[in-house]
Amino acid sequence: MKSTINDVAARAGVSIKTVSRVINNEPSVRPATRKKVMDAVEELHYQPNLAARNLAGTRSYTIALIYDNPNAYYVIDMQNGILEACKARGYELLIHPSNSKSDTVNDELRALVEHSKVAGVVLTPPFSETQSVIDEVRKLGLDYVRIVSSGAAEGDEDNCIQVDDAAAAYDITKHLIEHGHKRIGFLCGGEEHISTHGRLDGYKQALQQAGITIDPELIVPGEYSFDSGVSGAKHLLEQDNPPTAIFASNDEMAAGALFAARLMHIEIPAQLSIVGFEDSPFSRQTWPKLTTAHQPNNEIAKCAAALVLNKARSKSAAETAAANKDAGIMKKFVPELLVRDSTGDSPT
Amino acid sequence: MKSTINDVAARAGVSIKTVSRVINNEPSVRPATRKKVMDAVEELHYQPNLAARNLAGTRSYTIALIYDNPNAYYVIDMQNGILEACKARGYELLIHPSNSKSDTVNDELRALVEHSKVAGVVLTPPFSETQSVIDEVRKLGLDYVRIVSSGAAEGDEDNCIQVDDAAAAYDITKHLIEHGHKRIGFLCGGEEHISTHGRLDGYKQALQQAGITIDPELIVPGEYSFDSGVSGAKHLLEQDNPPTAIFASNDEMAAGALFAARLMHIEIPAQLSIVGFEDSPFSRQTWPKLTTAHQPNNEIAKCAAALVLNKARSKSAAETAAANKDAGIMKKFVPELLVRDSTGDSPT
DNA sequence: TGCCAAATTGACAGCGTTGTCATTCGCTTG
DNA sequence: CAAGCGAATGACAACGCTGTCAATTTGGCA
Repeated sequence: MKSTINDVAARAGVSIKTVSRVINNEPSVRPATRKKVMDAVEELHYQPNLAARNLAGTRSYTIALIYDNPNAYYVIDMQNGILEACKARGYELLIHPSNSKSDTVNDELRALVEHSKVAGVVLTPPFSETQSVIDEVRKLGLDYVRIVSSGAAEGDEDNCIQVDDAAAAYDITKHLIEHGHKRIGFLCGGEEHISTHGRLDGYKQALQQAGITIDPELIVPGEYSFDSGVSGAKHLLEQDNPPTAIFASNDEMAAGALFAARLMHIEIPAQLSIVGFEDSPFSRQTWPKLTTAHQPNNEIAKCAAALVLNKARSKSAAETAAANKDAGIMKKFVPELLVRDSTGDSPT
Repeated sequence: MKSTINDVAARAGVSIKTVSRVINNEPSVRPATRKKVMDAVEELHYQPNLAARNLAGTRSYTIALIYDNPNAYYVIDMQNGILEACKARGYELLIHPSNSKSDTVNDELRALVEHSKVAGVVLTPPFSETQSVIDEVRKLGLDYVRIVSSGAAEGDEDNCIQVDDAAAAYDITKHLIEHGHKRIGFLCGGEEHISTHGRLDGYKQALQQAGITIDPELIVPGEYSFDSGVSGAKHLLEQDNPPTAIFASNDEMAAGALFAARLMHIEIPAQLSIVGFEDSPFSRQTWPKLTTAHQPNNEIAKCAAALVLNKARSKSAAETAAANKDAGIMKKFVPELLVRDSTGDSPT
């Protein structure tokens, strides 16, 4: 039923090693021979067996995605993007949700290498921004790509896909300012996420540039969750001099803010503007639909995966660089402002 | 660095075959020997190499999850549940999103077997309810579990985890009836999903039992999406004699209904009650929070995975049955009514 | 004590690939 | 036309494990 490399070799009238050379795109195979083999592969619907490859070869054909993110949409987008890249090159993806609080990732990483012989990993926040994890990955000799907020790329740009949160947050804030808002509240995401700092920076920068004094009262700590959005917004709106707009660090928090406003009988966007960040599907399913910044997670993931795969299959850094150039892999993304219905002119 | 079965054998002073026996829990190993080996395993942190196992053995150590569901929360819940079961037994999970419209699943299934030597699959709707897919899986000799709406289990109960949509829908409808609602609209999910039929049946049954005539005008076709919920609800609410409650086939549709109501300045739940189904996280993030039926997807997935794994590792059906009994695997789930804020007394 | 069946253990051959290294081929060159 | 050299090809071991079957040990019983 299922054909092996032997079948192909027999059919093509060559040795199995030559077949191996062809399917791995190695040099030193005469074009005529290559064609013979490829024909045989075609006819037999031959597909190399992954287990055998992993076992025999020095390199492996599986990569892992490491994440700890309550946002299902984010995770799914990542998975699908990576899966696309993997499929195109015959790789397999192991998904690995982990717990960033529990400090077991490093052990899990090691197990992943020894047990499943993973070749590379895609790291998402917060792991991608945790030094001990990065160190471990390097120690294990894994190829890796970190999806990070721009600030966290430091001297490791080659291994990073950056999301420029500050630039996007700047745009968002500017959008609010242009609508006459002067008192703009900011709902922070979790401290441990670099992204929330980047977003805050962009917010501050836009205010400063517009000559608006930054009021610390308007910046409230929190985490990337609906509930945090509810309480943070309440906190802001109960102040003596409440803001006319709220910048929530992600869509979930923005949904929370919307909820709080609703509770307090505040009309959106007539009395209060609210913006989110990320363009989660549900930012389109709230009332009113959320103004937000579109973060192309699927695209980001695809690039990240392409990057690891290029590394995994190349021997030298130069070779990797060349492959990357060819593939047109983007390494920096700026989420784009998406104006919907939750923002409008300042009431004052 | 990484230890192999040889290292363990050397350390324990036995042959590798004996080590193999121990780690596979095979009989015919003297307790003393077993202990020696287990100690060595412990000391060396030995973990069998998956690629080698897959290559050498007749059975494999990976299963796949096949799905095509736009609901990220559903998918993530499934993945996590299965992953848990897999981890506990040293299995690996391959996720396989596919396209139910394109008819390529069967080929993909075959590739999964030949290429990655998958031992079993967990099928979710709509694949779990598509005969051609089930046939292919059987033909390939795969162990499988289908997660299905009760109606679709027919003579294949042993391979099914059932969700009793009808029973849950009955409960939901009854809840509405008890609040005095007599005209209850029903927003159907996609025709191709058995679940939507089950839910509709439960709805009808509850009405009949309460002596309420079923009005076909109140049953509107649609699909499991937000937009469908919006348009379906609009359609209902624009009728001359609009319903006082709407039963949406899932939470997303319910959110859409909420949105439509908002558009038409209808107060929820004062003027209109709305219920969803599934208890997606976002059913808690709408205003008002949705009354729905809690579907324990994570639990369902765990049971499904446990079921395939038991099959995969057992030789005989009897053995499988025994293993299942031990594990206390539940095979039928009834989503439970969860009353929140979107339902109330009928205004009339 | 001796014998035998059953229980326990081990030797060895794969599984389907890749890596290493030796061999052969096809040309160029003198 | 033969030598010589790099390119193309192949033989074979190895990867870490399981399956098969043979060898050894154990314990019960006469």
